[in-house]
Amino acid sequence: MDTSQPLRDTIIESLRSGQLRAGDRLPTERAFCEQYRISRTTVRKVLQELKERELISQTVGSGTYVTEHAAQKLASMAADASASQISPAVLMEARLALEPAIVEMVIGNATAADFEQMESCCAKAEAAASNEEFEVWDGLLHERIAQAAHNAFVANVFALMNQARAQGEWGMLKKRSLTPERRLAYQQEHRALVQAIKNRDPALARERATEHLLHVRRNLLNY
Amino acid sequence: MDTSQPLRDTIIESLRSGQLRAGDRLPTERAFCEQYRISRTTVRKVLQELKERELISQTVGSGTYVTEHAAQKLASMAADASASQISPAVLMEARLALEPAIVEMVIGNATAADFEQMESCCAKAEAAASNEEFEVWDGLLHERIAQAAHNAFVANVFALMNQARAQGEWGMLKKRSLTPERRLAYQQEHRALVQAIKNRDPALARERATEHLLHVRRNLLNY
DNA sequence: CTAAATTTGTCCGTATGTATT
DNA sequence: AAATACATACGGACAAATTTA
Repeated sequence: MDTSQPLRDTIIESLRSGQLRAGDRLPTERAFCEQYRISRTTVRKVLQELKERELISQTVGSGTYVTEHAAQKLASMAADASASQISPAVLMEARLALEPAIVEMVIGNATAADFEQMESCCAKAEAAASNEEFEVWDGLLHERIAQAAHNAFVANVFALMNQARAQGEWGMLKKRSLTPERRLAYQQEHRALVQAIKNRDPALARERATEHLLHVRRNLLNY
Repeated sequence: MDTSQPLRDTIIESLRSGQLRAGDRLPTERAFCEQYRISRTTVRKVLQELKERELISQTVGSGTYVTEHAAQKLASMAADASASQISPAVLMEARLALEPAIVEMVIGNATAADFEQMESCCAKAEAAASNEEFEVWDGLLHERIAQAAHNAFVANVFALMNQARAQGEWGMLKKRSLTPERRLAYQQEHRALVQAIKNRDPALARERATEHLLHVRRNLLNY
């Protein structure tokens, strides 16, 4: 059995209920040992975990304290837990809102090298022998476009999208919805989008990105 | 002194030089104890670290093994170390691109309860006695707006923004740039933005969000 | 200002449980 | 079935930093 669980649970619960607030000092490690009848090794294991989660901090000679942003961290924990499960419908709604904005940003920041990579992705997607291979280059094209924004934050947002896409029903949905006709249409839409970006035409690029995503959503979710 | 350092260094160096390759089995914990004249607790502490970094894996009854992607993980360590820092300029550029899009999405999804919370944030920000307090409600208002999109992915994006904002020069920059006149202007811009969202006027809401962010950026970065 | 007490940081040796070989 | 090897836990000791008397 895990003898560390009671201590861990009690501390977390105290933080959640507000019995322990930012700046408060926790009992000493040895006090926890006696109170919970566990070894100091076990106590320190628990405190180590909480310290890594930035819920507490420890100072030699002084004691163990609740960090200033403990409540916030704890709140964002719950959010993160439910975060990785994002439905295709929710993700597509967000992509429809955000990607056209990213495309407009790309127009301001993209270089010739970026365009080359985009067109290379288009070409390789068109030459793909299988649907699996096509999807690889499809995904890579969208990634190249996002990277062409040359903005670290946008790159993080795109990584989030990939994460949501990788873990879930998305793969199955996409596989089932990709017919030869649709693939051909996607290829044309990709080319048209890249061309609009290359021409530095914000309005047209936005429109083509939106239309492509609407098309993908319609095929994926039937609306 | 840290008696765990020699063992840690030796293993890392062996991984880096290729003496230890993917799938290779490491000596047993007790063998390390004897070889380095350290306790098993210390050995386990080192192996625990490497396990968390996904460089090795351990199996009960079998042994300790080098993971398949150990070399790759080790290589990307150095890169990641300098990666996660996003400058205020980069963050503001991304916010300018993404937040107006989010605002437009909010118009389609926000409820009466959302509007109440937004206006409550505005009121509390206006009533704030100190700049610190004002910033709390300022941040909370932007959070409420993002939450009103009622989209889990957008919520994640906003959490990313908070993370980038919390860790860095942002706090100092903001504190230094917030004068009484500017604070008053922000309050009016907030009210105007919320009103536009409430009126479900996409174009106006976008414009006001953009103007507010441009204003913040100008004050923050002087351009 | 000094010295003692307190508290975390690190390390050690041992014992028992559990899964694999 | 026995040996091997990791998983978990305990209690003790000393060092280092801080607080207190």
